[in-house]
Formats: sequence, C-alpha cells, structure tokens
Amino acid sequence: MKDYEKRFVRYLSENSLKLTRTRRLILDAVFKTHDHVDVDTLYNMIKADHSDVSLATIYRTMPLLVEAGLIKQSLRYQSKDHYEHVFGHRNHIHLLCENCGKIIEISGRHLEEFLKNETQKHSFEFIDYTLNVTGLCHKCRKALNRKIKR
Amino acid sequence: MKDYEKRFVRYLSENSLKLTRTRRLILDAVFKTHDHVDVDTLYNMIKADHSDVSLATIYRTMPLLVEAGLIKQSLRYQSKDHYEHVFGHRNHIHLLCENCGKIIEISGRHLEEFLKNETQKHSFEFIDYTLNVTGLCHKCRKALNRKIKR
DNA sequence: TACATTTTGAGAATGATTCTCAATATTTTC
DNA sequence: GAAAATATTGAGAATCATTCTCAAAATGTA
Ligand SMILES: [Mn+2]
Ligand SMILES: [Mn+2]
Ligand SMILES: [Zn+2]
Ligand SMILES: [Zn+2]
Repeated sequence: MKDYEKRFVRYLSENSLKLTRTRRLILDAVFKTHDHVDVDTLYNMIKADHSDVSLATIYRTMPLLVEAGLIKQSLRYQSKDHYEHVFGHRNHIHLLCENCGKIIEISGRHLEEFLKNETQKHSFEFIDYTLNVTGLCHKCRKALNRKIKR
Repeated sequence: MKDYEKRFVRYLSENSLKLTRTRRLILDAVFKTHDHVDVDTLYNMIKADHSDVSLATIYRTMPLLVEAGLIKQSLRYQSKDHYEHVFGHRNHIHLLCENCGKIIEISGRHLEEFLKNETQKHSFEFIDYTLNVTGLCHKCRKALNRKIKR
C-alpha cells in the first residue's frame, strides 16, 4: 500500500468514513497525474477505465482529500478550481504566464520561513500559504518584445 | 477629479470606450469601500441610491477596472470573487483565519523584492503577486486552545 | 451472515457569471 | 449643436461549475 493510501485510510477511519472502490479510484487518479487538475479532467481520466464513477462523487471526494492533507486547491483558472497532490511534496510558488498560461513551479522554502516569522509578529498562527505570481515566461517575453520592435 | 478617475478616463479613451454615468457610479463605489467586496455587495451598495443600475453592468465593468490597474481580484471565498481597489495602495499579504474568516493585511514590501529576485532567476518577468496565508487569528487560537484543554 | 451506517450514481437544483438584444447614452462629424 | 456612428445599458435568458436529493448499493461490524 502506498503512503498516500495509508494516510487516506487513516483519515477515513478516524472520521468513521468508509474506503470504497470509487474513493480509491479517485485517490489513484489524483496521484497518477502531476498536473494541476480540475474535477472534470479527473472525471474524464477515471471514466476512461471506469465508466461508472459519477462526477458528483468526485466533487464529494475532493474535500475529503483536502482534509486528509493529500491534495490542495492551489489554483483557480478557466472558472474552475484546480487541485494538485501535496502529500510528500514541499509547498511551492506558482509563476503564471499571462500570455500563454504556462505554470512554472519554484521552491517556496525561503518564503515559508519568512511567512512563519511575519505572521508570528501579528500573533497569527501560520498553517499554509498559496502564492501565485503573474508575469511573462521567457518565451512569451521574447516573442512580445519582437512584436513591439516591429 | 480624483486621481483614480483620471486614470479610468485615460484607460477608457485609450480603448475607445465611453465614460458613462453607470461606470462612474461603479468606480466611486469601489473606491468608497476599503473592504474586499464581491459584485453582489457592490450592487447593493449602489442600488441604495441608484435603483436603476444593473448587476450585469457591474459584472461587465469589473474587468475594465482591473485592466485599468484600479482594482484587483485578490480573494475568492463564499464561492465568489472578491475585489479590492489597488490604485494608490501597495500590494500586501492576506492572512485568512480559518476559524472566523477574518482577513488581516500585512505589508508585502519585502516579499516583492524577494519575488522579483526569484522570478528573475527563472527568466520570468514579474508583474504581480497574490499571496494568501491561512491560519488562525490570535483570538481564535486562544479560544480553540481553551476548548482543547477542557 | 445480518444489521446499521455510509456511499453512490443520476439527475435535478442552485448560484455566480456571461450573454443577447432592443432601447438609450455618448462621442464624433459636419 | 444636430445628426450619424459607435458603444453601453438593463432585463432577463442562458451557461456552467458545483451542490443537493434520494432510492439503490456497498461497506464495516458484530
Ligand atoms: Mn503546483
Ligand atoms: Mn487586501
Ligand atoms: Zn508564456
Ligand atoms: Zn479568527
């Protein structure tokens, strides 16, 4: 059994919830992809092999995975929440290219230290952070520069 | 004419858009409040004096104000986008209490320097950032501690 | 295995946001 | 400054992500 499964099983039992086939499928899908996925994408991934799972159940399961500390809703775009698994991963910063939509991830190690310090000054107990930086990726910046020069 | 109005007027004319009564009302409402407001709240604020403005027009105007650099969609909660005016204000960090929902704002000066540096390392052109920290405000932490002890 | 409890799929419902369109306001032209 | 050209508005319909309802099915427990 994978570590993330152990964690989920523990979370479920601690909350008198049951480990079902569908929940396991969703959990696996979530850890199979390393992207930032929305529920509908997940639904289609799962549906490929298991045409019976329902969209509603995926929606219902996401908060459980969040609560269990397995995934996080770290982005919102295209009017949809996007999730990524966080279990076994360090929190990080997202750089969002305003031109092409590319998402670059960079380390958040220093940031976290900084935030723990800053929040403490305000008697605030730090739990987690979400940092999204907008800008232009290298490719887009060069492309736009060329355009301007012409 | 207020500075933010000048900016809006300039933005509009640069884009062959017209300055209308309704747009002015929305702009004023946005700068009257110093909260993080959702569109519906804005609608009710405006409706008090001007029962004729339409919700649709407010929805239509928000992106214009964003584009003009006057406001920013910096939070999402209660399933709604929340905006704040940013013209004339430094960007800042939001501390969100997971228990009571309170939002504390702290300076983002150092963070911005840090981010400009980090993004540069990745050839990414920094434009803006949105940082939300979740945790517990002082009051809630104390209250919860008491609960646990009992 | 039988019971009590939880979960599920399907489809309906909700609610924020966007779109449509005919009527109106604003800017531009002469 | 009036008419022409263009952009905007309010109202309500339409969209679409997300949540809810409920009867049938699955799961954990004794
Ligand atoms: Mn990520
Ligand atoms: Mn703020
Ligand atoms: Zn790009
Ligand atoms: Zn609090």
